[in-house]
Amino acid sequence: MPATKEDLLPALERLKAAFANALEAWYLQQARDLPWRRTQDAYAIWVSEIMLQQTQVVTVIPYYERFLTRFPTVEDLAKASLEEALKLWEGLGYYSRAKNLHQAAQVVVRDFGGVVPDTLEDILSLNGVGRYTAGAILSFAYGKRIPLLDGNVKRILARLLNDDAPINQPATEKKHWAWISELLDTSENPYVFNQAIMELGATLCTPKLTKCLLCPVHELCQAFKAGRVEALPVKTPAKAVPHKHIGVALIQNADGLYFIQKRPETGLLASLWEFPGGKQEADESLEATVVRELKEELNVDVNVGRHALSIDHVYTHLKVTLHVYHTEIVSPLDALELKAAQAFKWASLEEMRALPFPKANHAILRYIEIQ
DNA sequence: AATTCGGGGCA
DNA sequence: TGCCCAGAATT
Repeated sequence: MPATKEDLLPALERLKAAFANALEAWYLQQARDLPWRRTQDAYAIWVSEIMLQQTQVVTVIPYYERFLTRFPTVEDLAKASLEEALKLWEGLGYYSRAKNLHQAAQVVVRDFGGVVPDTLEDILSLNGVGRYTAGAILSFAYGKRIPLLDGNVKRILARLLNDDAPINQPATEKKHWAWISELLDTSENPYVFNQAIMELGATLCTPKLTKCLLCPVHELCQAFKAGRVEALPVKTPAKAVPHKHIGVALIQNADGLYFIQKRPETGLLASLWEFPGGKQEADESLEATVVRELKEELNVDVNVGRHALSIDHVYTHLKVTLHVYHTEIVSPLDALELKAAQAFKWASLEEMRALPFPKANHAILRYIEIQ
């Protein structure tokens, strides 16, 4: 039987005396050696926490190392161009993180004397820093006793208390903040507690194939006792993801350079470079899509030639197939007008390699390379 | 409260 | 394939 609202908190009261000690003792023996656990530099920890948002540890590590090698201090990042920061972020996704981090670094240099702030109010004022990230920086860099709620902790709480409340709903999240705060209160070392509970979620209390028999707190776990570990946490079902087809123009000028444009500052893949094109409409051929989109977005007339390649790609809320066609501009170039981009450029393959492109575009660059 | 932001790891 | 990941910002 799932816990009801009435006996949930009493269960927490019974657990909490033993939870932190068992968890922390386990962590001190089992902790992974992660780069951001070797530093107390608040800037480095900040960078790591931004990169780790919705991104697994193994994915982040090489990006973290490269980023801090190029930008060892917040001043180095603040001085750099957004484009260079984006190039180092290329492939990591959620590019507004890089934009917010870059902008916030300039704020830290200008308004905070180059020191990452150590108060909740100041650090929450930085772009891209929400309640979790603010707490993580204050806890890991400054040793403050602040609870952390991330995907790992939500999953652990749902199981620990055998709670069926959907973890992806704000009301549940609010409840979880209260619970994790109570648990943290019993810890003698908040830094270790916060590292340990996320370590547990990442290594043992995983979404599938949980390793309960290795878990330091499985005897306290209400879902383990009830045999419901694999059934938790509950999430409300996601809606279906639409599949769009994109017509893309590969345009080469007389000098052999390719037409690329820089996407808008907001929205999907913000400020990354791409080849021009757009979404296919109902009852429209892909060739007609390319003609229409380039007229709408660039005010040019084109002839669409042979198909070059097609690329399938999956985003969180979108599946796309890029259909790339060799294309020729047949109207005067001085009439070209940017309506859906920040900038455009005629670029060689070498130049394009130095610019940040979305992952789905990498296959187009490889195609050009082997032509 | 719901949606929009990428891309990879892993079964 | 589908789910999840050291979430934040917008609507």
